[in-house]
Amino acid sequence: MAAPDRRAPQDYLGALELLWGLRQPSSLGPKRALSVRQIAEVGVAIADAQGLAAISMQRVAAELDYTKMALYRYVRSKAELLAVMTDLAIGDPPDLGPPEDGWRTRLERWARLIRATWNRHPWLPHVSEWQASPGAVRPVSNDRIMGPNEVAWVETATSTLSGLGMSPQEQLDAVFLVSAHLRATQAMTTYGLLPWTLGLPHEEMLDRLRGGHEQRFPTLSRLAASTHDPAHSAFEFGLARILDGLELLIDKRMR
Amino acid sequence: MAAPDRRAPQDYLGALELLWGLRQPSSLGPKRALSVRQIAEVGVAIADAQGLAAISMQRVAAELDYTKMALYRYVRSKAELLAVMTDLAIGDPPDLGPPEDGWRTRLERWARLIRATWNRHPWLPHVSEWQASPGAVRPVSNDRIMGPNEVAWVETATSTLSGLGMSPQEQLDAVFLVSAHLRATQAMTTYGLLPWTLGLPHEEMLDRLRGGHEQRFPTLSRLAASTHDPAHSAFEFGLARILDGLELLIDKRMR
DNA sequence: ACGACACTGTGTCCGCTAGACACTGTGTAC
DNA sequence: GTACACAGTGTCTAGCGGACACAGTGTCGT
Repeated sequence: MAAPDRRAPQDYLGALELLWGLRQPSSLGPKRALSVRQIAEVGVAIADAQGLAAISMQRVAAELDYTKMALYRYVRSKAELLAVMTDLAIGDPPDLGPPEDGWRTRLERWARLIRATWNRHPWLPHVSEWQASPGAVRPVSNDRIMGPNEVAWVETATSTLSGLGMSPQEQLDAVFLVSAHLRATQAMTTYGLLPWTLGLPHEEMLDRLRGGHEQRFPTLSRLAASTHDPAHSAFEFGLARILDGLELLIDKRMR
Repeated sequence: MAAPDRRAPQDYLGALELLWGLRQPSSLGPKRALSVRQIAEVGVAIADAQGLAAISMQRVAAELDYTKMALYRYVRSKAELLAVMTDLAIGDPPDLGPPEDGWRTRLERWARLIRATWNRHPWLPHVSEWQASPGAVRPVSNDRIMGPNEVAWVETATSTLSGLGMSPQEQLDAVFLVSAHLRATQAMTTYGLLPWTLGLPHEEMLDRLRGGHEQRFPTLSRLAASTHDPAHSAFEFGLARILDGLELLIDKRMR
């Protein structure tokens, strides 16, 4: 079990062990100067300040005045470090208020609380994306391995939907639906950019393109002139539609 | 204009020029042996076969029997290459059938056609994610710069929603909503993994975790036993709810 | 015709990344 | 008190994106 060469068949098993506290530290040898927790905290601080791209083993180690390779005594790979950072940053699941408030209110609260958390740690929704790219054809995991905190958040969300005639599978699908929307609109909020424009930051470029493309893309061209806040709009619009759709289903099931 | 040191203020302007055909190739000097198109085609082939992680300037150049640096005569950065690859792989926008078929049918067709395209090029939805990570605090662009083909797809989608009492902004928000759901469920389809499990591929690990966590995560634990196809379920469930939500809005507006 | 010059593709280099491995020193268990 | 498991370090590799200098090539203006 603790045989060093008994490597996990997939990388993510390591992250699993770590996240769920299944890695037993030995009592032999010199005392450990650091802890996984401490390393992860530093990582979170760096990512908060400088973004996910600033996270490298070197950088994190330097912040702790240790060498890069020292971190590998605590964490088997960068992916593991990110997993722990993620669960740490997510933190404890929220209180959504009493069930009497109704599922819609509570689920919407959940959504806005996630949004708030992601505003504090804008890199959070991008962690899973990172994992997908450096890996091979099949990434380490599709979505990352979830730690206890993240699972607790999801559990909290699904609990708002129990007793409404939805199957557990449907409950999870619903939470996934909301969460995907949150993730998609988060980047817009963080960076304040249009999700889809003609891709035109420069007036000059805009004119040159618009000239030939107004008939080709009538709706989008008309839209380019609008002055709405796209991030706020997309988030609120989508959330309202999703909740409406869920309400329709629940009404049908409860009827 | 062509002064070499007049660098674009943001990197993405380069991609813009390239995608929209605003880069004028000079008539002087030796003939170009390659073309951006040709390079992008090779890139697409590699990404299709080996995933996005297999795309490196070195790899693409090797496939063409040229040196890595030669590609930089055609493309200013890897980000530009990916942008061109993306637009190439997306291809021409689809035919959604006559307007008489109704907005819901046509929009749903659009969604399934995107899904089909992404099944052919599973790396497509991950391109924007790639861009986010190696960049600085603020990525090259939130969503990537869109090429003509991608813009055309979006235009096609928004066109299904015109004349239904929705503002252009709302039309775009709606399309964004559908698209975000597609993107989120795509990875599940491609890799066939649960989006959210307890993160347990191994029975052994599952048991060890489940032991202590059944009361803590009742809904999810119950779910771990279910045998549904999570990818199909999440996609269909979410799409139905979104379209229901949109229908509700449209009904209200048209009443 | 011819030289100036803009351009293409190449080779070399840099700084960075994740991680493997061998090593020294340290602390505990027998 | 000694054997051994472990902690942290230094060195190394393979790979990445990309800057830059260079040699060869083709097209202009004269």
